[in-house]
Amino acid sequence: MREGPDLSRVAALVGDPARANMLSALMGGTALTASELALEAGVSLPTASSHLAKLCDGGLVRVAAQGRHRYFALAGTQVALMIEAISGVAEAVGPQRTRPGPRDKAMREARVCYDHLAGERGVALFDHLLARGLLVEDAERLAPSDAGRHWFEALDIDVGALRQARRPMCRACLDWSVRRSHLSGSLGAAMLDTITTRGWARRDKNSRAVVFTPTGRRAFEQLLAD
Amino acid sequence: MREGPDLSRVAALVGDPARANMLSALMGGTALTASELALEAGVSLPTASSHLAKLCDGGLVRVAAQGRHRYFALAGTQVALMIEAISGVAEAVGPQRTRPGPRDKAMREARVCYDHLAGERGVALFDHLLARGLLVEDAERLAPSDAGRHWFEALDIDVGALRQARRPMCRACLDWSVRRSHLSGSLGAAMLDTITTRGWARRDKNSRAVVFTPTGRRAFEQLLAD
DNA sequence: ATCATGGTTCGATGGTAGTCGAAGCGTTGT
DNA sequence: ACAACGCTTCGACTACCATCGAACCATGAT
Repeated sequence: MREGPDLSRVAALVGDPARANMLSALMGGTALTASELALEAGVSLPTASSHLAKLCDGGLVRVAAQGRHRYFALAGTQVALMIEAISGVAEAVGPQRTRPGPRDKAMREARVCYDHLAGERGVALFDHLLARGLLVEDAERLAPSDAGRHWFEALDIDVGALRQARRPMCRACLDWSVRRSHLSGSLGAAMLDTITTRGWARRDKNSRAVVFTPTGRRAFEQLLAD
Repeated sequence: MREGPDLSRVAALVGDPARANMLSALMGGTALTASELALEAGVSLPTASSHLAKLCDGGLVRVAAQGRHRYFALAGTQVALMIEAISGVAEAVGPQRTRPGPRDKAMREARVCYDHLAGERGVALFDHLLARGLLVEDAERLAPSDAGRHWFEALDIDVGALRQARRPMCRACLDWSVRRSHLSGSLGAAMLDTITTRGWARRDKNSRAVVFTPTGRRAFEQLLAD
């Protein structure tokens, strides 16, 4: 009989297969409509609607009405972080997971985590930033150093502008496949944006995987090489 | 219809109030018997037994038989990390949480997270270690520097011995109350051990709270002051 | 041997939540 | 205005699962 935040209430929301599938789909970062999510979860539209209402009510998902469409998205990075953490144990204890299919391999290599890059490449990036002192943890929080600011600006990422936003700029997000941290926050989002707009990689249509082009891969490795 | 680890299966395990209470109790780090957990969860013994069987089966909890007792404990730090992450969103979205009672305040200040120190003090410790360069993140992982090794050894913590163990020594664990990282892993466990055996603080009987004695508090702050 | 204690299994019960078809409601386009 | 579309609400059905009392199994003590 202990108090503290009500774990079971939010865990139960994730505990239904249909809802879990929806949340997984939303981990892609793009907002989706109810019909898309129904398809993704493999349930009928009414069922999906009911689930989405619960997710909204529970605070895990936010909705934005646009015309006759309603776009659903994760409520925030903290929710994404929780999903990753749950994925971590699911991965660890999963008795199944027999053959790690090809798409699974791609997911391990690079994937979208809500709005930033995760997987081996995401971790490699984060490691590099820390190792080179481009990102430093001062007493208060993780932030780019002066050198880091230049590094990002060389990629056309305006650190100053990001700093203004109320959204946290840097955050460490634990990776379920590699079990190490990668860069989250608005800076992480900007990095992913850079990677895709420069054509270094493209999003897989049917999964969270991020597949690098050969040249994009080289460019990215070059970035971490010096 | 996406694959990936089966979120809902493990989330559903946490999604039942009785099981969630048990897991919360086990976050204290000490192994508990089935009867104790039944009491903690507010259910009858048969019910608790059934739940525990499911938790074991699901890989969230491990059991050790000792005579006619059976001691249950969390399966590992990764599970603890997940519980903290879920607590985080529960805390954030929780519409209730009206008055943060006195015990709640103590929990925010310092508490046990599985086997190490969490809460404001845990975060303060972690910040200090990073800020002073006692803990550094090299390319591979977080580890104490030479200076850090001396710092720990001054507290009678044998870093070398911990390094031998197969259990990861350093790990950053996200704090649900402060939303920043604190020290986990065997080194974190050793720190908590030091704090309690030196009489700086004692465990609250009925919660995860860690209450510092006046002198212990001073000693701890001294440790982070230089 | 006999009894007490800690724990699991069984069976029956009840509640709750997921599911879908059909109908209802806005919004958009023609 | 009317039709098409996206989505929600309603109602009914079903299935699962948490719950507990009672019986059952161990282990340890007398």
